[in-house]
Amino acid sequence: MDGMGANSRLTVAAHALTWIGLYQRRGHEVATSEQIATSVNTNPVVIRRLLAQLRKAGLADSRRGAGAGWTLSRDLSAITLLDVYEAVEPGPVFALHPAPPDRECIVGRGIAPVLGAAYDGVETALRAELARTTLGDVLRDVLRDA
Amino acid sequence: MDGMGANSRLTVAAHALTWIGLYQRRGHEVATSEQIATSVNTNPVVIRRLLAQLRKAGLADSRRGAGAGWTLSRDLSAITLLDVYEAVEPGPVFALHPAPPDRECIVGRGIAPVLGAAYDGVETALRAELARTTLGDVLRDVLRDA
DNA sequence: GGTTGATGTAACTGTTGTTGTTACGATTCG
DNA sequence: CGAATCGTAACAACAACAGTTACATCAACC
Repeated sequence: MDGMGANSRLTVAAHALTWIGLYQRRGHEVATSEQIATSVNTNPVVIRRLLAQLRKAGLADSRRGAGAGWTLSRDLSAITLLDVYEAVEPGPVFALHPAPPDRECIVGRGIAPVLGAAYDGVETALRAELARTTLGDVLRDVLRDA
Repeated sequence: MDGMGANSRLTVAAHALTWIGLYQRRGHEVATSEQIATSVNTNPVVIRRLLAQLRKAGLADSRRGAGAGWTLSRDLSAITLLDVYEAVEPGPVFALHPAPPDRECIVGRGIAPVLGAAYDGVETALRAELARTTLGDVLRDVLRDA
């Protein structure tokens, strides 16, 4: 299994959408969670859980019943890594104090808003960088380096 | 007694160093982990563990024995949030696949380096943003808003 | 040289998040 | 109706984190 500390949900979600995009480009109607799971090397339920979040964000759609599966809601070139990040990541990168600091102390009283402002700037920069890459770019680079 | 997903280690470490800086500016020699823990509202061992990492990074020093405690290795204005981040955060923000993807598949074979390059750009942007704020800035803003 | 007060660190607990897995109901095409 | 797939709950295994207790170690000071 695993053992790292960072989140791989953005990676798996981007991989799944990119796979669907290539599959559709090759003329197929829908992609199943099992096909995607084979490419990602994980369990189909993991894929379905992630794609459910992406559907909620308006990036993917699903059909049920026989001949069911997943489709993209938009072209790969209209989906940025920021879109995927926002759909899939629960919270901000940095958190403030686990327990409220001492309000009798100047630092304890005042540092949370100051650090929070700095963290806001970091999140803004991170989002701007993620917005620079579309899944169309990702697929193009994958095919170029193949 | 918590409940969030993100890391608060950067917050606690920055708080501790800022507290030491103000305490020294007021004429005291050393700060104890118990004093700092009171301001942060946590256990002294948590502070000692974090300060040990900061000492390893050359940001703080400690004395043992009677009259022991912690001092800054540099002025607050010479310590950026990036310095603290690097001292205290273990890994990158985003991880690649938990298990190696399918090498029979074009996407599975090629997407990891492409996403990795995008993640490198994100880390670079994140670091640049953290480097823009020093703990001197933090203390100045805390005192200004007091 | 012993007392004292703080660091250094190991060990353990409770909680949370993540990934993977099984199971099964719901849905829809043919 | 039957088959295939989604939708989702439930659970296990694992790691990370915060907090806590405990105790050895060290150095200043009387």
